[in-house]
Amino acid sequence: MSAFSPLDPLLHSQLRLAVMSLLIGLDEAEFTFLKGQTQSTAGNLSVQLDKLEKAGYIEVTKSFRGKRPLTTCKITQEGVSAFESYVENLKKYIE
Amino acid sequence: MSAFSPLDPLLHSQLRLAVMSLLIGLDEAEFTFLKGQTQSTAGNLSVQLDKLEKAGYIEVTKSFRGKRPLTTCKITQEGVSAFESYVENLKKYIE
DNA sequence: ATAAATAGGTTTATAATGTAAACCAATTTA
DNA sequence: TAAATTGGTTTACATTATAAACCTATTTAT
Repeated sequence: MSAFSPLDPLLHSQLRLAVMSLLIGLDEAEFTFLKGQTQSTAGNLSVQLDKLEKAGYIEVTKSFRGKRPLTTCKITQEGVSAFESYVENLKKYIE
Repeated sequence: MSAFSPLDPLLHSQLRLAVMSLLIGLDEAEFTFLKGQTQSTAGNLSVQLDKLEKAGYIEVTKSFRGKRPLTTCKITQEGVSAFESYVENLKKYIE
């Protein structure tokens, strides 16, 4: 009954989990905002966003604001589901 | 307020977390029991128990039952505290 | 006009981690 | 006495996380 379900390795990562946690509340967020909130380096964030995008958990849109590059992230429905499952599974470990 | 506190990397690992989760309820458990409950391989479990022991989160006692080796694990007070902090921190990510 | 600093990232190199496979010593069973 | 099982440990490998280095363009200072 209280077996330990496997934890999605893509979400069981501090930075990726923090990003997903933010996105699930905000729906959309900019790279620099995520960087600030998670206290991560740009390099690390860039890598982890790539992984989330390749997994289909987020969509990353590149555009410009004025003349500056602007990277915007949005969680997908698949991402929402994955996050919810992860949280459900995780609870068995910490209750 | 809802900043993301760092997650103790020793606990933010599926297998080690499962082990700690079991030990916090059971107080003491045998290697083979942990192996069965966590569905892990003996090699992986052995390595992860070492890490928890070196961190001071568990105590590992080696003895014999009859003629067979018997490895028993017990959570330490430090381990209990670490687990509780981890859970508190983690909640900020998943609420 | 040009140099230096800043913004907004990406790429790459390295270290740490997780895991399975191989191994070992002893015991039990065929 | 050979084969299988128990109860693990060690080692090798692949994956991951992270920081450092880098890149392109813009803005600011000289």
